[in-house]
Amino acid sequence: MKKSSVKFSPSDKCPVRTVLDRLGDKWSVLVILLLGAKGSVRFNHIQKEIGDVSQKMLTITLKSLEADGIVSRHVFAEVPIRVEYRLTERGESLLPHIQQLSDWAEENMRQILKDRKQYVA
Amino acid sequence: MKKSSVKFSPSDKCPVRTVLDRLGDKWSVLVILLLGAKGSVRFNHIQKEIGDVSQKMLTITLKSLEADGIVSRHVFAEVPIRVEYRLTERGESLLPHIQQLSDWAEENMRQILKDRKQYVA
DNA sequence: CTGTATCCCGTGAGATACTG
DNA sequence: CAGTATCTCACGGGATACAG
Repeated sequence: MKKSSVKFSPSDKCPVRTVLDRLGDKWSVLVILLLGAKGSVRFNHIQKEIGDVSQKMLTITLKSLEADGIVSRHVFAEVPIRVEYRLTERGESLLPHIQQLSDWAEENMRQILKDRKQYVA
Repeated sequence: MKKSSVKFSPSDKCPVRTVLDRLGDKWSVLVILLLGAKGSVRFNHIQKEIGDVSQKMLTITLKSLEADGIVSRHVFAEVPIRVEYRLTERGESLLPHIQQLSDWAEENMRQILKDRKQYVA
């Protein structure tokens, strides 16, 4: 079993970057966690739950995640229209890793914030 | 064992965001992976390995990570001066999660890029 | 309800030059 | 070698208004 290594060559498309650049935006991770927790959720509900994401950014975020095959979009031709989003299989396979990161964050946040304050450049 | 849940309340400092906002920048993750793989590395070497990070951004990245207690900085009063960086315990505890994400990325990148291309808005 | 279309601004980040 | 200091610019992302 080879050590999990990373290609750091300049223009070479480092896989970590390709994916993390997307996850690194302001909302993707939150959306994934939310869908992971709630299953199938409609647009409006996602926005309410996250609380401070604009319509524009939520649309963009969902489209990116959809383009990457991480969430799927389901339209119900009701009136008023209903659109629900859920994780794809790929999204589900990503979820646990995000969750672990989230858990780590939760455990360490308090101390990190403390350290951050005490740190003097 | 309670379900790993996330606080999505608006102004509430969501831990995921607090941490991921930092990790979400362009270079932090790569630095962590590099230090995780190589142990103690000097400034210049990090820059060479990553390949396309500017001095300015590498400095900022390292300082942020240091402020968060994820990497530590060691100065050797030689001439020319030598400065080495390594993961702290906290950094080490974060590393496996980043690595898993990285591995996931490596496994799924090819297909994601393909999907991304075929996706039509 | 679920988006799109603009306008606009702050900041992330590169290039370059300089210092201890 | 390991940074700092500016300058500059593009773009992420918010506010608002409009559309299907």
